[in-house]
Amino acid sequence: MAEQGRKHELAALLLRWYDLNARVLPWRVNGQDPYKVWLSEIMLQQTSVAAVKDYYIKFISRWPNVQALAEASLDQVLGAWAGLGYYARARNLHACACAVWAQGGAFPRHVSGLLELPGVGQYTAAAIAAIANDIPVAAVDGNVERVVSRYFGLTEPLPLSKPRIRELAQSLVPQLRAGDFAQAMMDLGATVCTPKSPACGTCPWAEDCVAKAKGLQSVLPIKGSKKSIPTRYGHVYWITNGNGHALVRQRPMKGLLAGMTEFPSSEWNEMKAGFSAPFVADWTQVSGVVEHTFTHFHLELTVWSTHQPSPVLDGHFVKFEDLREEALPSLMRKVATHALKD
DNA sequence: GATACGTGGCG
DNA sequence: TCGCCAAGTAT
Repeated sequence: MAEQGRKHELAALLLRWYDLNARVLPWRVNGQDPYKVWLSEIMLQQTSVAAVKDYYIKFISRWPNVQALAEASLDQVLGAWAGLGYYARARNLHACACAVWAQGGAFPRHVSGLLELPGVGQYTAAAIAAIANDIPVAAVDGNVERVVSRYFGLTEPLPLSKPRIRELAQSLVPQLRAGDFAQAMMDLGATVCTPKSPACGTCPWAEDCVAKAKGLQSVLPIKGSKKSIPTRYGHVYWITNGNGHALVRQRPMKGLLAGMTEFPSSEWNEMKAGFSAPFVADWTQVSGVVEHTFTHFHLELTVWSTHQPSPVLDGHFVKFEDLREEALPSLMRKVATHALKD
């Protein structure tokens, strides 16, 4: 039917564009090892290509296959992941490597099997199946949502439009080169059909794009307005032993920054609270504050410094120079930098 | 469906 | 400066 022919032509146009314009990325060089596809896809969840590149190279160099990663400790993986954010990914990454290795070391080939793995949801399962195994499934991420919304001129807001987007995206997937098609859709969204001021002049689909015809290319997809986020306040304790060591401890295994290393702190509340010492000592306030923004709240931390010869608060001392190897999230690196600058 | 969950970069 | 956002998942 004519409709099928048009979709077939769209896929061909996009693949032709991809052959000329594919981005050169570390996880695209030589082949499509499922381990590398999986690792890159987990890292890329809600994270920019620029932020991922160095982490990906570091991980592949240190753990070149699923066995190596499975045999690493969770602490090592969290330490290597530190700074990349969404740390549940790192915990699930390690759990997933262990599961795959326990099952013989091969990743499932199909979406259904991949979906059983920790940290692998609908998008990631489809992406791995398509890219690693050329299975003709649509991997619908934010890029694809944008491209499809615009090409078909979908004016229903996200996330209501997701089911329709999935249908349409799947209808475009070619039987051949499904992996290239998945990556081509994402490259198109990332480099041409961008969120703001898309480069329709270079788009292989511009001729039939409904959004472009209606002048809606910078408007679609429609998304709900963002809620404002609150600010929380707290005090963080920079405890040194007078010998170039600072006291750290591990955060609980659940919740924000789970399992990561931290400098002890008070509770973080929306109501500013005065400083109350966690133990009797000679405390000095470090001038200025540490500010950090999480997904759902801003944080403002006041840093208090003291000397203490032996470990307290369930923590242990780490040499200043060795803090870099700790699984310190970005917030806590800011705290260390702030405290050491004074 | 709504919410928790990080971070750095960009217009 | 600051809102927006980048290859989502788990609950």
